Amino acid sequence: MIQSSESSESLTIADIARLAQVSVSTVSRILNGKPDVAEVTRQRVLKVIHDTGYSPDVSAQRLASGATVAKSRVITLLFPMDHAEFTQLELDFFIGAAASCSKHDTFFNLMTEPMDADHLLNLFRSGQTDGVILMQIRMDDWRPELLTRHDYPFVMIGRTSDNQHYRYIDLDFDAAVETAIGYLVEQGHRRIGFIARPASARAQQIGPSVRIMSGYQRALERYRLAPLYREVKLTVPDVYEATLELLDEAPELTAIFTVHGASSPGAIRALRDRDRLVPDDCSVVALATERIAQLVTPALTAINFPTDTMGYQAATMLINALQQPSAPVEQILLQPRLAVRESASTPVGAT
Amino acid sequence: MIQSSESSESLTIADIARLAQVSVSTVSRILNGKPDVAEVTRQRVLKVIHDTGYSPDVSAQRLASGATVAKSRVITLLFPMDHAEFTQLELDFFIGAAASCSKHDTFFNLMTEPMDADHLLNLFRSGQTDGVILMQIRMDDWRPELLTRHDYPFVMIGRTSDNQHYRYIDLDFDAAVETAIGYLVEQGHRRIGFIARPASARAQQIGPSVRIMSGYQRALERYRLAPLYREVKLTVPDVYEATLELLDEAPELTAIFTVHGASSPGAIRALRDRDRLVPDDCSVVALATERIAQLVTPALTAINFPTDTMGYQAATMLINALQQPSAPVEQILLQPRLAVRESASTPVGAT
DNA sequence: TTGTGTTCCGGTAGCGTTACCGGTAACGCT
DNA sequence: AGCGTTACCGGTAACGCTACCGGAACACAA
Repeated sequence: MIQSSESSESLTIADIARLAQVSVSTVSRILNGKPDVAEVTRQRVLKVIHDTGYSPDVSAQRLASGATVAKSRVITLLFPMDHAEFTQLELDFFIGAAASCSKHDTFFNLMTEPMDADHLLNLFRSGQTDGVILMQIRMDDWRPELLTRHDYPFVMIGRTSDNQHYRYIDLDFDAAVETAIGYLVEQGHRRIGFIARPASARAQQIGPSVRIMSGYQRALERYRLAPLYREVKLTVPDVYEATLELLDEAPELTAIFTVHGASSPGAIRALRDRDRLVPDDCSVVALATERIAQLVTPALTAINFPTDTMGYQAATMLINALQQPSAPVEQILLQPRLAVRESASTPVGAT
Repeated sequence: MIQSSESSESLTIADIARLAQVSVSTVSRILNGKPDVAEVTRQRVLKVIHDTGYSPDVSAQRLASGATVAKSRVITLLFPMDHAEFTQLELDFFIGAAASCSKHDTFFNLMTEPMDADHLLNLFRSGQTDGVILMQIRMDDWRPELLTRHDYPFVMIGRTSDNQHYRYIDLDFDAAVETAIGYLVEQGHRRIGFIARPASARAQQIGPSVRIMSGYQRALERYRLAPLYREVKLTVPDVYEATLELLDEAPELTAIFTVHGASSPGAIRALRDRDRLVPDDCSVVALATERIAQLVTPALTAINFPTDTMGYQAATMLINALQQPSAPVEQILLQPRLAVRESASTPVGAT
């Protein structure tokens, strides 16, 4: 690129046309990869474009092309940060989604403000975004229905209770809980403490919160275990307290399953303060990203929560849907996968 | 808002004008908060806007208003993810920046693809962004100069070696290292292992890598310590290895300072495998975000790396700069602050 | 009366692009 | 020669909005 470093003033398609001795139409055709243009002309124009460092104005493009066929797309990830205590977990979703967008030549937008229906619709109506990724999905979430009615593209990370027609990617939380507890039972544990997400979240019908508890119910029945759990805010101090409570309620417990890796140090510290070493005197299994699982000492035996992959796939699904709106609705429900690390073992005195 | 739920077809300013019995100009004036419009008219039009759920097309706005005075701004955070091993650290920058944008009614964009000069300029030329936040700044970074020459607004998280005229926010890494080592010396440690960022990063003149080593040099001189360090990739296994090497080289060491909280479990595990408990037999001090410091067991005594705040402030600086381009150039160099937690103590046998 | 503001509002020319229509030249075929 | 057909290209009306100009209506003073 020849730096005509003073020419900072913005070029238009007309300038290029003039310099290349062709019409604007021709330049536009070339820009959009239309046929109907001689190879020699194309080359000449492309050279001018390259030499001048011209780059078409996206606003004008979007306006002229009816904002639907635009070349450069933008998708928005909606992550309401209202209920404060969010964690690294979410962050990895962002990274994954951003990576997919970069790869697919799409702008990636992140909005953290909670949104009402008007705001959400305005996002589309004003042409600010071509599609959204919804997070924090509730069982009875109103957003998918609204967006569908207006024919605005979206995908969910999570799913509603009735999700026949929506694109989504989600982890099978019911199964995850069953798998984790099943693993502990298999190791010989019979008295297992369970630390779940706050009851308030469940009351609000947040998908994972609801499904985690239903999975727990199923696990209890299947393995004929007595319930022993706490629903708490997933912070280190809260989990610490909850663990102490569980130990008081059932001093004989030999294992703990917590649904949140990043607050599991709370459990581990509580156990340590009660003179129980992990994993020798008490096993700990979590639901956690690999990153977090590695970070905790001892490294967590955990159901893998592949957040970055999920973010990547969600964005990819959305981008595909934008390109071929008629494409079939993809739905991905990830099955849980347990990674054995250091924090769990067979209970003392087991066969 | 009255849901005329079928009217999904996009409204224009002309529709509003017609419905409100005024001219397009008047609607535009109201939309942009210009004076020169009677209160009663304003109310009437606003009611129509509200009832119909109209929302102006940003593309058209940007196009018409010369893309400079646009109402809704968009800023882009450039974080090249090329050199793979990035960590939670960066993520918190994103969150902070996104939060600031949400608060300031600005679109927050995240791009993870590395960029050459052309791409960077096109971002502005095509009207896709109004300003950028640069990360991964090198001592001799070419980007600030380029953007300045073209008069495109930006701020850096980090700083170059010569940064007189650029907006930036950065942590004083030299001072951070001196502070950490000073603290350990104060506690009575004399033989201190140091784990720094990879030599390759320093060779590439990445700011923090360079400054961290210069800070280390200064600390050695000031406290008359013998050098004892490793420059390694900041992953748990690499840090583990590095720690073992340090222990081999200087079995008498009583403390380790590592510049990266998220890989510090590597050090802690290496010490444990050599039968040294933290902090009793060996102290560990790190440079880490609060979040990470809390996550590691034992909780890390660490120089605080306030990444989310830095991201927030960077975005805020940029937004301000967009609003008042003439405003003085802000430069923020954060001084290190040590937070004492559990991972460091006085060495055995100290006075 | 005329002049001088003020306050409010409408008309319209762009902004940079694309979509569409139509035109010209060259070529091939009957 | 005459008539399609194809390959290429130019002209221009949108797209939805803002900026600017100018005009109507009214008030008030000289």
